[in-house]
Amino acid sequence: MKPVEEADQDCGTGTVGKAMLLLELVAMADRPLRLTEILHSCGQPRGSLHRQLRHLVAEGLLRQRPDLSYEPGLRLLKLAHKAWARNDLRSLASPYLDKLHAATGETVHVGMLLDTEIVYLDKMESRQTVTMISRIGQAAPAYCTGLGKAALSSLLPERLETVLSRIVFQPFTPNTHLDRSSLLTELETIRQCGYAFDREEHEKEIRCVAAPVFDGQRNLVGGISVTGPAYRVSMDSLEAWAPVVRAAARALNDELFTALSPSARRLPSKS
Amino acid sequence: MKPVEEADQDCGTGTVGKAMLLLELVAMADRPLRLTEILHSCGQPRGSLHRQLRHLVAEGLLRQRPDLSYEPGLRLLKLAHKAWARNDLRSLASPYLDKLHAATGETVHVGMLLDTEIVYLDKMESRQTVTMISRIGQAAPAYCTGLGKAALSSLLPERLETVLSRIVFQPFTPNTHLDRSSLLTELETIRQCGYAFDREEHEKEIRCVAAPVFDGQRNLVGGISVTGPAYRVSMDSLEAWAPVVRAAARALNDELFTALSPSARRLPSKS
DNA sequence: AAGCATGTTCCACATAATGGAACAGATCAC
DNA sequence: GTGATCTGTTCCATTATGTGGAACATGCTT
Repeated sequence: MKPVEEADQDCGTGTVGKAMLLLELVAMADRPLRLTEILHSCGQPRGSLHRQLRHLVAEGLLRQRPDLSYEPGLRLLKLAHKAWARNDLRSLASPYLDKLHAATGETVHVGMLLDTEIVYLDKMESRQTVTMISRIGQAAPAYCTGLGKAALSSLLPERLETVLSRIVFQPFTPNTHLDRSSLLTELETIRQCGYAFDREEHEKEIRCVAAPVFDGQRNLVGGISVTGPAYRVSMDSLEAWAPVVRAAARALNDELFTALSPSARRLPSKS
Repeated sequence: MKPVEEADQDCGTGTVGKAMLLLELVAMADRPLRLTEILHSCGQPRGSLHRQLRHLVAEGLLRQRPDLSYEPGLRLLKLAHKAWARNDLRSLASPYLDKLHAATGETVHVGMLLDTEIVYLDKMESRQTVTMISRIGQAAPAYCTGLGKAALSSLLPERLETVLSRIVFQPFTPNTHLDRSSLLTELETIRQCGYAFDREEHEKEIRCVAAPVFDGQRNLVGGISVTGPAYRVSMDSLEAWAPVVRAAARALNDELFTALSPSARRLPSKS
């Protein structure tokens, strides 16, 4: 038996692949889209597109507004609730987030790698900000966030390669990595010290220190992080917190490992 | 090791319909499922089922654990975040939830009807309970919850009929409606007074008063509610709050109506 | 009224899903 | 060890499903 092989990246796995491509296109827009707008964005024939949209609406994955425009549907929320509630990393990370939050007073996150992005699973606000749940489920590029780089640093070479090949580098700030080699160099550093910084690489005035939670041979890759505004959090503070974050991540890692192992079969050497 | 629950063979809209049926089966279980378990629950041939699961995993809708069992995937969270963040009812309801919460001191919800269920969009806890976001995205049967009955009461006859035909009545508590006529009678009452009670019909010791937010000819149907434990919230309290909840729902309703009405507004298509 | 842009329906055709059977790996009984 | 059995995986001829161009319908603009 082969170990659970990572999904190959060919977008459009048959019919559901095409449907998901379309769903993502509509959901990730920042406003409802009309059929014709989508038409221009995906270059499909009108007839096909129309039918696909109808299917997605019928399934509750999209909602069609009275003006015929499309937006993401409620069924996603229902399903995601379970994905969230049942997530092992999230539930086991909770007490560690508490500790980190108590120790630093800043916002703490736990997230997981999805393709080339980091998806936030949970957070604890520095103060009780209004934003509440706002960040849960939010996705950010992995190559320019603390959590993302921490996660990337712990990927096995083969999988890292496929992820790297799909990254499109964009200059979010002056500090953003803009090419593969620059990123790889930092990943090596992160691998050695066990934590990653975000030096205002994704958003100006936002800094972060993160540590990976990984699983050796297993595929689960994510991390926990402490984030704060630059005016309040110096790089020195981050460096001071780094060992704490790393220790928390390692403890969480061990816990996850044992939590997963009873149900898991022995992992034989790769056949 | 059998009871994973049988998926009813609703209208599976082509290939994506079948895929969603399967996704729902796996996601709504309370634990990761192995291929063979799913096999018993959906009665498909092994080959077909295996391929479908592979597709869902490849798309990130399911995740396969090291022990080969399946659980809901991260991509659902990413997509649902947008469904949540962009939801009009939720964002417009927020200030009304504040008011209701201030006025009653109890937990307040806003939710929308999805098929025969109510999906919770947002909540404000009575006190700062640990549960945080726990209820967002959660689905509960419409026929035995305050929000659900309020929403049902405002459905147009035709749509109500199709929803009613799909309800399967279950005795969650001694007070749960157990047949269609009993439910219809109450819906008529709700329609007349403009608010709905949940008299411990879904969970023992939990009471609720809710009012519908609907849109006349539009399809959006949901509501807002105040919920509390029976030991603290008497039916008299609920009756006292009912007009307040109804007033808030109506104000919200008007706001939504005007927010959606510039439906004639033309979205400039990029040439 | 004519022109144009949009959404919808239709149907011969191409593609993707189907499902039975064979294969493979692991576990268990003996 | 050997065989029985349970699980997950792969294969391929058959069939169901999706495809996409074109025609149709509708509403707004000129």
